[in-house]
Amino acid sequence: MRGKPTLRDVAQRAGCSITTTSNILQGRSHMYKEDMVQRVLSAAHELGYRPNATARNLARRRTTTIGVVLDPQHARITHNVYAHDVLDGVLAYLEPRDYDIRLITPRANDPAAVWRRIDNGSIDGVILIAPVMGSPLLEWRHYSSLPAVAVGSTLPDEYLLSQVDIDNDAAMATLTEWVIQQGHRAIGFIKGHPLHWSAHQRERAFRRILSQHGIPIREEWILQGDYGPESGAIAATQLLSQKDLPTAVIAANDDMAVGFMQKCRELEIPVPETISVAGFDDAYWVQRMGIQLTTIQHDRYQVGYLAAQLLLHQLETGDSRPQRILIPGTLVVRRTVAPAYALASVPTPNATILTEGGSRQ
Amino acid sequence: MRGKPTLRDVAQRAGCSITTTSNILQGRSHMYKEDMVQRVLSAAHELGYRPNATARNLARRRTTTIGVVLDPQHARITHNVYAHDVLDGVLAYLEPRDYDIRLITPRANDPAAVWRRIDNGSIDGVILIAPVMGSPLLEWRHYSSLPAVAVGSTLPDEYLLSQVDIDNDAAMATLTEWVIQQGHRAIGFIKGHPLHWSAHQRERAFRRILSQHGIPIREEWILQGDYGPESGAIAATQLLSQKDLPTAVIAANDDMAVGFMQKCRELEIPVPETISVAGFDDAYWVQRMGIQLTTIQHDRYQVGYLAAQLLLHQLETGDSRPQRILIPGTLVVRRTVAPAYALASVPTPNATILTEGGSRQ
DNA sequence: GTTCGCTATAGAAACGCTTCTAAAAACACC
DNA sequence: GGTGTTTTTAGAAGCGTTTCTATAGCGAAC
Repeated sequence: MRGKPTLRDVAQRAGCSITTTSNILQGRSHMYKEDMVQRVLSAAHELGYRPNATARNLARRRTTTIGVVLDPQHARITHNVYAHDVLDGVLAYLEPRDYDIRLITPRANDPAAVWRRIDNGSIDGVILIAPVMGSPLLEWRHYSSLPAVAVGSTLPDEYLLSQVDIDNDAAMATLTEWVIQQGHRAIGFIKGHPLHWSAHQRERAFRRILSQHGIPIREEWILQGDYGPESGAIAATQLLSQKDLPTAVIAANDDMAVGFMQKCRELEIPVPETISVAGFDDAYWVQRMGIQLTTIQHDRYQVGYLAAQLLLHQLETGDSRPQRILIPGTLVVRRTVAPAYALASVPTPNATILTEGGSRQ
Repeated sequence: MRGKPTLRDVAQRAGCSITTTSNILQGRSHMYKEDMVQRVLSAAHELGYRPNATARNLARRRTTTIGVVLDPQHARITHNVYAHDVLDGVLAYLEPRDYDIRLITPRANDPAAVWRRIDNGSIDGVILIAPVMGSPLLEWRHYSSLPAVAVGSTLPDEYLLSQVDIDNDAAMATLTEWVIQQGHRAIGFIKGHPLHWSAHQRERAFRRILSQHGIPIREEWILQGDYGPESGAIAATQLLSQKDLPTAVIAANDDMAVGFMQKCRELEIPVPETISVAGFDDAYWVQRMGIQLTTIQHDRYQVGYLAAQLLLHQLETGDSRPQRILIPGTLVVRRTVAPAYALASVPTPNATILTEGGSRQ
């Protein structure tokens, strides 16, 4: 016996067969005499035996390993706060169940490599982190029969992928409703990244609620962003240079909302006195920065946790029919959205004056 | 051929032996006739053959997988900004080299499980993220012969572990030197988490430089922190209630420096006018918050990158003698440290008045 | 035309485990 | 003390690769 001890070494030392050793070491000791069990156990302990995972996986035809795949778009994991939270939830569920996690970050320039690295028998299932439109990962079902759960993107049914995500539509509807309830009827919107489904879902909900309330949608107040804070600032510049201004702006996420507000501060437009701002995501750093942003809070950790749970369920039952789990978001009212009752209740002229006051540049 | 195609299926279709197939598919085709090579290649392609990684690993006795192990102390990866940056660097080096990454987050309550999950033939080497004092991971050499590189902790030699870290000592020395050059001679310090080696190294450098300049060390100005922002605030309360105040405070990291400054603002003590503050780390969120903190910037990404490089080098050469790579930090001068020349050059009374002015509470 | 020395290909033994199947041992029963 | 039944234990065939070693095939050299 040179190198690491193997099952055969243990069997030899215990004076029994490999089968017996294997069985006992796997806890199937009820079928053996106490004496035998003890001999095997102590032999294994004395040799410092540790079963070889690779050999075990080969024989069992499963690996108890889950792949976590980042969309090639989000190259560096660092700047993807979303991924961290989800990953934490995934870890929290998988770790106690003795599953391992393989981190897969495909290069954008070599999509074929993705399949070579994923569907090669080294993982049992996969969690896809926020695949964006046009991502090769979406073609999953064409290339692989491995169970997969997508998180962070509520995808169209046609992709046949199980999904866990927050309910973007419902949450944005709630937020929009609330802003309207505060008396606002002139509301702008900053859209998210055009390749993210969530961006479209949030925008659609915004438009729907406005329509339901009979509020006209002013397209010049709906600006394109990309979820980055800078795009919020750019949107601010575009919006605030207009003659006629909304009394409130909803951004499709917090980063853009903060970018927007920073530009407001530069232009000395008080938030929320002149213009109310709402975000979406309840990003950790915004709170830490001391900004009292009214926003939608949602549990990304929970998303990861449930995704892992769903995946394991599919693994165990073999039932891999696509499922969709949507987690509701929560409206968090802080201070960047002020009631517009004062404005709404007084006749138009007054409101107009205030609006114009806000548009000075 | 049911299930996924194997090497045998490909061989059968190409009408040759498994050996031939394996060789050609691995690129050793120079020893075969062009005709044969083509037959194998197209057979593999037609069947959609993908080699089974588990079987390959077993036969090759290596896995081209690196484990990234988080210290049980840092439970949730989310809140460990350090780990993200390092991980990015590790990924950047490993991914193009076709290494896979296994994320290992041991539970604190079951240290034995660590070895069961790590040293079981499923990985070729390991990167240990910031092991703290008393961590079971430090006993690495007792349990495993797997190559390992520790990052984020400059450990004593006795652990026989290879390491990549920033040069805490030199960087803190530079920072302290600079604060002194600004004319400060009354300097306080907020210590980092007592279980982190970096905390001790930074403190030691601070003390050394003060001594070298013949500046007396006032123990009542050296406060315990734990690297968290709250601990910076607590230290502020403790320090600022003293009768005699330093003109500058160096915190062992940015988080504590910001916590300290927030308390200063509450107490209406202007930074840097009354008290200068310096941090360490150049944390991303601080910049984003718009705080112009003078600090030490260091490249965590680089740390991860070099750690991966070192590990692969050890894997390839078999030379696993412990090495230590220290990366220098860079002083970033922003606005929270003001020159104290004005104070230092005038006679004591004046300075005392200013100090007292700062200590009102 | 036999032998040598190539090259191209195939056979077969690992790798370390799981698990199906069969055999041996132990026991009860008539 | 056979026979049948139930426990215990062992044998052996995979799992899908890699790779060492052996064998055809074949032209060149003697």
